[in-house]
Amino acid sequence: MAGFNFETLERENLGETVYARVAEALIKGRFAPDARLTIRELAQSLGTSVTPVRDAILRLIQDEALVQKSAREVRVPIITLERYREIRQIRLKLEGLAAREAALKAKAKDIERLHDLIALNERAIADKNWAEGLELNQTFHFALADIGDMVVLRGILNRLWLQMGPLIAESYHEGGRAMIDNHYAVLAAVENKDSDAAERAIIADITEGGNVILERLFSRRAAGADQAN
Amino acid sequence: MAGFNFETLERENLGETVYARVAEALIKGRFAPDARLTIRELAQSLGTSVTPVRDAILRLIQDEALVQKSAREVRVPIITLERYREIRQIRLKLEGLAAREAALKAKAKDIERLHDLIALNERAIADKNWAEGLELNQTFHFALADIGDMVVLRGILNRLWLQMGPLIAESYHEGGRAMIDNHYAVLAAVENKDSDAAERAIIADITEGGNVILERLFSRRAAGADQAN
DNA sequence: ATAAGAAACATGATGCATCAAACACCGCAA
DNA sequence: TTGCGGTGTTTGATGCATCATGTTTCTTAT
Repeated sequence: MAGFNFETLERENLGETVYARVAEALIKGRFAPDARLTIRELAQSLGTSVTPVRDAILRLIQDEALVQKSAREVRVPIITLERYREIRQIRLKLEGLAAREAALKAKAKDIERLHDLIALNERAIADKNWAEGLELNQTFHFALADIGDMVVLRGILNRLWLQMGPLIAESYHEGGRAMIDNHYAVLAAVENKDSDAAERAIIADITEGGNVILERLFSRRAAGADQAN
Repeated sequence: MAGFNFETLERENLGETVYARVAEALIKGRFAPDARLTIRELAQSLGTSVTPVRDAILRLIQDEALVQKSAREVRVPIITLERYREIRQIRLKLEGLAAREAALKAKAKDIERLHDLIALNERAIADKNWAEGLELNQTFHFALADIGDMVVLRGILNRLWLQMGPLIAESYHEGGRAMIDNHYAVLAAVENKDSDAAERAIIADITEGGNVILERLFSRRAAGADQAN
């Protein structure tokens, strides 16, 4: 075979590295919502000049994982209740689609991978290792898009997760078993090549897990109803 | 009311300007697929330094509206048949959702706007003004997300359109009435606040319009089956 | 066809101009 | 005297241009 088509060939840039590190920090919830980021400060803490940081910030703003409050103010966005609701609606459609495709296309090794991810996640939860659990949960959701061979969908999901990152990170441990219980149903459906069941299961997973986050957003709104503009 | 919350406050940058111009060129199909772009050349033709162009290109790569073939090679992507199929699947779900919401939330002025868009598009087609028709068609699809008040979905749609731009541009005029006929059904459904009908209509629109593009992709594949790598 | 040299390009660093927000200072009124 | 509002200055951060460097790619000659 002449040429293998790499979907995203990762180039080794400083800008790429900075992007990856900041993105990871966002997903892991290591930046508080509304925290202000300055290019110079980040550059100093990473030991580079401003240029690669500038590149990374620009890309994250494009992802809507960061927002420009004003000309010289970049902040971690505060996700509103309405925005989270919309993201959840979108996820239900997209991940439902991914789950359907995954159920149709899954090979034996794919099923094994899903199985392993659940097992690892189960262990992380038992150990109260929330950071690990958070990451495994994300990997599981992405895996469906991977198995379904949907690269565009995978990209969209990546961005959505980047936006939800800070929010999910602070709620994940409250979810308890609701964050993983439905994964078993997803796995079973994929194993049976049952598209309908797979979609139903992933929808249940997103819905139930999301309720924890919605409650948090409700209480936040109730608490700071009209103090902030 | 204290503060009005602008969703996207547009800052007046050179980088922003360059982004907008290149993005428009992509959507209008003014760059051929596989065309190579160099930062320096663009900078010269726009009369700026490389910095703003660099910023714009970086953002467009993030959108997957441009691709990095190798370290120093940025090209307009060639959309494969599989990729277009996936994008269409995604659009069916997302725009279906947008149409449902639009049907629920549309005000009188929104319906009037849709009506006007169709009328203008009808005229553009009659005049064989394909560029105008192309833009109005896009505006109509975006309008449903706007009316449905789905800002996240709107952003995703924007990016998808940016990716499909070159492809749609070269096929639009082949679509003939198929590109607009279903818009009437969408309008009627929104007017009747009938979510189900609105979703069905937009799905029909995307599907039928997409068939023209799929045919083109099929013939392209058949023609250049194994000449390119 | 291959290899070596030359041209070209992107990346990353740095410097400068600009611009906005914070802050302190000052005057004025209660 | 104290509190408040307005004004001018200062600080700090970004946008853009330019420069240096290393790599890639095109060209040309064998």
